[in-house]
Amino acid sequence: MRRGVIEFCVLALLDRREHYGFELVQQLSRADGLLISEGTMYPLLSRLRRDGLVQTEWRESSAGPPRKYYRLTPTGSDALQRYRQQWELFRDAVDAIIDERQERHNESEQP
Amino acid sequence: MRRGVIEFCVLALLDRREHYGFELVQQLSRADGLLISEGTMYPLLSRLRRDGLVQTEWRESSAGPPRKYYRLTPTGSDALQRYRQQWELFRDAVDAIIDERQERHNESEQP
DNA sequence: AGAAGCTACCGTGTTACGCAAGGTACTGTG
DNA sequence: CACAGTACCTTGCGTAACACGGTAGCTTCT
Repeated sequence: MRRGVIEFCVLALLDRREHYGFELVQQLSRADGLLISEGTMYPLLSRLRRDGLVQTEWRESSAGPPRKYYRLTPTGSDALQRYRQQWELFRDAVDAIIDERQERHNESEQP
Repeated sequence: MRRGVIEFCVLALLDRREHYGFELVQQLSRADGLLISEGTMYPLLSRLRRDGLVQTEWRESSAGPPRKYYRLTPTGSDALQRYRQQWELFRDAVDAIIDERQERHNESEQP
C-alpha cells in the first residue's frame, strides 16, 4: 500500500530539519499506518544519496555510536515538491473513487 | 506510489456495480494519477479471483468480443472494508507528516 | 472482399520496493 | 562480564506494476 510513499515522507521529514536514519524509522513508526523497519530505511536512504536527493554527514553522539545525518539537497527539494503535487492528485483520485458510492451511471451501453 | 492501492480501487469500483476488465482500466485511467495498463489489470484480477475476492461471469457483448464480468464476493466486501480503514489511516498519516512544516520540536536530544 | 483498427482477453519477463533476518560496533547498567 | 539499547549496514525473498507481445472478434473503409 505504501510503496513509494515512504520515500516521499522521508523527504518531507528532512525538509523540516536534518535527521539520522534510526531517528527517521522512529518518527515514521510513530505515525499509525507507516510502520517501517530499518531494513526498509537504510536501503532507501542509500538510494536517495545515490540519486543526489540528500547529502550526509557523520557526527558523533554524546551517547551511543556515531550518527549519519541526512539533509535535503536542492535536487531533493525539487523532488519533494513534485512528490507533493503527485500525492495530492493521487490522494484525491482515490478518495473520489471510494466516495462515489452507487453513483448512477446512465451509460447503459447497449445500442 | 500506488502500490497496493489499485487493488483497493478496483474493489471499490466493483462495490458500486459489476465491471469487466477493460472497462476498469478505462475507469481508473480517467482519474488523474491512477493511469494503469492492461498488463497491470488482468494479473490483478486473476489474483483477486484466486483469492476469492471476486467472482466472474462471461457475457456476450452486442458490439465486440465477449466480456468477463467481475463481481464482489462477501469475502471481497470484507476486504474492501478493511482496505477502507487502512487507507484512511494511511492517508491521514501521510498528510500529517507533510503538513507539519517546520514544527518546533523542543526535543534537542543532547543531555 | 481485403485491410485496418478497435475491443477485449491473457501471459511472460523485468524491475524495484518493502521487509525479515542477520551482522557489526559502541555505550551504559546490573 | 554479560546484557540491553543505540545505530549503522547487507542479503535474500516475495510480489506488485509495467512493458511487451500475443490471440481473436467485430466494425469500418475502400
